[in-house]
Amino acid sequence: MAGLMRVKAPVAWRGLEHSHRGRILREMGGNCLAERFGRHIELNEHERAALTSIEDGERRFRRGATLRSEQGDGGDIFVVEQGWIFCSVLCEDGRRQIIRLHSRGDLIGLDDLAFAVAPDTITALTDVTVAILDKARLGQMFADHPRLAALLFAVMQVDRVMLTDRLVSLGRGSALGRIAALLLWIAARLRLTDPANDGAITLPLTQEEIGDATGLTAVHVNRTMRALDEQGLIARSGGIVRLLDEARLARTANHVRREEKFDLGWLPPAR
Amino acid sequence: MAGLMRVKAPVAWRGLEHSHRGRILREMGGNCLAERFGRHIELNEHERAALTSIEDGERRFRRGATLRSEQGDGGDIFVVEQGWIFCSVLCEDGRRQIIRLHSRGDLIGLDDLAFAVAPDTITALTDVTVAILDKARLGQMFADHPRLAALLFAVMQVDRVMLTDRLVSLGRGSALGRIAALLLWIAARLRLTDPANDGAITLPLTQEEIGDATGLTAVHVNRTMRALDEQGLIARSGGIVRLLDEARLARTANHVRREEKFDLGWLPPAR
DNA sequence: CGCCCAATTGAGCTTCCTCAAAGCTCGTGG
DNA sequence: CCACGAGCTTTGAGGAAGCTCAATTGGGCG
Repeated sequence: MAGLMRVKAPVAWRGLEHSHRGRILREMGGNCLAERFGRHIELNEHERAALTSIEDGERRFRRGATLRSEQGDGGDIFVVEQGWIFCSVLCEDGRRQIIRLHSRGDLIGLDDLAFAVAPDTITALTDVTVAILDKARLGQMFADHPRLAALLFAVMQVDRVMLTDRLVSLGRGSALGRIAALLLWIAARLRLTDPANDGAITLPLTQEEIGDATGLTAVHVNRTMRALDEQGLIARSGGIVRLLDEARLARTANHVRREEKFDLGWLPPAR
Repeated sequence: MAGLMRVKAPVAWRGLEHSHRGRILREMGGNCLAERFGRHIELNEHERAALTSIEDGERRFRRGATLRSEQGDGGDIFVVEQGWIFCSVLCEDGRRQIIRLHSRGDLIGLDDLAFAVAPDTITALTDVTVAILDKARLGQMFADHPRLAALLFAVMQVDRVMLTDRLVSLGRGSALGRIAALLLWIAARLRLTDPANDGAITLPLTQEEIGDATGLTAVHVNRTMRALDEQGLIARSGGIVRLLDEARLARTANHVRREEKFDLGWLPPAR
């Protein structure tokens, strides 16, 4: 009993970095945006160059650092290169809602394109490295590379659909279901960069943070994870959660597997 | 006591159409997309023509009609011209979550650009008229009118931020807060087309539908609205809800007023 | 060694849900 | 013109899920 579910966050990310260090370092440095877009279409020389030119420097933040505040009047746009980031909103009563988690390849802060005041706070969940995007050059991309612009638009839909799924989870899911959904989502995310992952998650989240993400109390998160454990759906040990029965987890989470099968026939030709 | 909160839906939309008929008819027919985009920038001749050419016919649906099913393999993209539409997801246990409501000027079905299977069901909440968009021509717009494409991208952020707000409402809001948020949102929406609106809402939603939107039971929606009534926040009569104290409603809803103040300095020049 | 943060556990309570039964309003058919 | 049926709303009673408050444990770090 003792020793289970010791998910001390600093340990968690350090463990993450440790176990993945080799791969991550290998992946880094490359153009994140190009890597992301390249998942869907074959980029030509010009397009690749354009994507590189949009990135305007790199920055690192330590766990807990604020990349953008709800109060602030907007700011930069980022692409996550390494580590985890989350977007959250603070309520009057001090409670917090985590809107979404982001990892390598995700675009963050796009709401700055439309709103003067940022809708959410962006925080580093682990130590992170991000590339900073230049708004004007992003605009230029729309002019010079319509195909990339259209693809960016499509990629954004993925993010929107994720929000949709989370909305259903929070609106209609039980505590069990919400946490199962979160775990499945994180596992899917890890498999994007590590397809061989067998369901072992070095959880980058504190139980309190899991609660903030699922709309639950830290206390209830604890009890619920114990329930998942006792039901044989997951196993926990020293900050690692292992998904034992993903099919059953998916059922309790009302999970829909979203294949990112892009229908890109409508894209304009490359330039 | 009797007679309060008689929000029979068919009555509701008919009432809506009745009280607004003149204005809506005046607004209709014009190019919805151009109208929407024109809120933010001054369109030139070519751009206006391009937006018109994207619309490919008009269709009407009766209340309750399904415009797209979660099962279906994607389909059309719409712009709402008149009436209300909602997007929802059905859970295993038969419960439903309404993801969002849409009215005039909203773009619907864009997820078809990225996913082979539709993530949600699109249903007519009232009798509606929609314009159908042509995917290929939308793609063409990215090539021919980068400024419009970029603006479309920015407009999409508004939708994303709305989902964010709803997520917070469902995750951290009480029943009182969730319903207050919904009412405030609908009122804001009505004021987009009718700035003089004083807070009287001809509710297009059944209490059951309100429950589906807020993640509550129809029964609890009823009790909660009575509570809002008794606390003097709203008044109900014959299918009309009047917001009596929007400041206090906003506080209980943890509502953030989102000014759509676009920062459009990054847009590429018009063509 | 002592501190701090996070996980864990217990007890009591609130909020929201479920099940069930009326009551209203409107549209329909006789 | 009236009775009836359908669809929503309203209300009551009891139960379950999740919350709050409070205390304890464990582990890493200074």
